Amino acid sequence: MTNLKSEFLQVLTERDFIHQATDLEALDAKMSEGPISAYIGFDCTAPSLHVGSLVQIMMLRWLQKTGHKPIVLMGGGTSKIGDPSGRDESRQLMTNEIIDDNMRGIRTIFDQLLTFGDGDTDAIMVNNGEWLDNLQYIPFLRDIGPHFTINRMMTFDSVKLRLDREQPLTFLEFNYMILQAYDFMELAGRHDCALQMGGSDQWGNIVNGMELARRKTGKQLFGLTTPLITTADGKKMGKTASGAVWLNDAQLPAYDFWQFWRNTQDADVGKFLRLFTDLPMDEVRRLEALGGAEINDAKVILANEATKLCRGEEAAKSAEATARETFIKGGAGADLPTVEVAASTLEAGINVVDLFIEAGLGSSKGEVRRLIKQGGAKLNDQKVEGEETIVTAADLANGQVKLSAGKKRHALVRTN
RNA sequence: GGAGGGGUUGGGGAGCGGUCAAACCCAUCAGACUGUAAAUCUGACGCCUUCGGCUUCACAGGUUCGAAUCCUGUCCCCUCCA
Repeated sequence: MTNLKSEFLQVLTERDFIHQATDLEALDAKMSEGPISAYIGFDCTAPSLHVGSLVQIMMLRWLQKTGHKPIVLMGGGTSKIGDPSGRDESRQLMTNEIIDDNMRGIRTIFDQLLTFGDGDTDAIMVNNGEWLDNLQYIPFLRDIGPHFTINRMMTFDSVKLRLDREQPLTFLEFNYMILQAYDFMELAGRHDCALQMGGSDQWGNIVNGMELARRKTGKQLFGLTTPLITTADGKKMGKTASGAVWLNDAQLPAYDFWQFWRNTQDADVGKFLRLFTDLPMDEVRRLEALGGAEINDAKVILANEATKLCRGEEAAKSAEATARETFIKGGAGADLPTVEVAASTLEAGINVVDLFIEAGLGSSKGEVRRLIKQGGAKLNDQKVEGEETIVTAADLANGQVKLSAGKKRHALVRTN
């Protein structure tokens, strides 16, 4: 366990990616002999993945960087079933169109982080709909069914938890793990895939796939899972005020994505640098050792690196510039959320409360009034003194009005 | 099928005829302190222009001057018995 030979496993260990693994020594031996293929499956339940999945994506990235072949498995087929893991209720069934759209959206992030192609270590993307959509029921049952006992399936967490809580588990969902197991075997056959990775909640599914393949084909396959990433105060990582932290720009602007990382708690900086950046470990150790206000430098680097990986160099620079302009200089950076208002509206004058709502800095007038009352509302960095304040064209500075709700939420208003 | 218990504002959970827009906790938001951190402290937290109004306590009716609180029906949930 301590003397790993393969670079990939060394990196993963050093960066705390590994939660559980099957027969690590054998896997290490295999991976140090030559390139292998490994896969991670992603369900197409939303048009973008979020930071929770970034851990897995980073593993594929390291896999590629250390000379192996990543397989991205899109769950075009399994998304039609719905993974029951970790939920009390069935997922809403999605239409094929939505699944296809989601798949297109999710692809973009992989293009950003992996290199696809035909070479030995080029990543490939596969859709399990290819083999699942046209399965014949009876042949499938006869072929695969005998290798699963209900007794054993009932012992898996995804099933057990649901039953223990006396929540319904449909036969449809019950089949999910079988299909995922089948996926692993298929990938082993089609692409000589030897390893499946995933989140810790996937352990049972992964093991099932290994066993199925071993019984059907005699092949030894491997599994490896990542820990559930939590923040230092014990919460699941990846939640912000506005919701999930999406990896795609369409779901979350780069500036907000950058801010998410910039606002990391001190105690999480090291962990996040390890998991979500490519920075060498020496650098990571140096940065996480920074104390006091200096750790802010590490957070900026974290934000830059993570944003660069997921959104590109330009987006990262631009987001940093906006943050610098806004927080250090107290100005208004270009990437701040911007709303356009008719010039005539400003000519006539508009109530601050209404303007804040227009700018998305409040969802009701009462909320904005409260904000003003508590001294959290600012207009061009001046505290808004009363809710009767009228904003007019005279408030335009450089053609825009800057609104702030608290210290971190800012928006620009421009005329058109 | 029979007997009980329950559905309350984002979550948990009080309230059981007026003083209830509804205790309390959590989450959230703002202010203070800091470092765009954590912890802590303070305040806010249905909607609306008001010490005023409006809409809420599963749904639909009803009794009352007045109901989240009582009655009737409907839907859903839980526990026990068969």
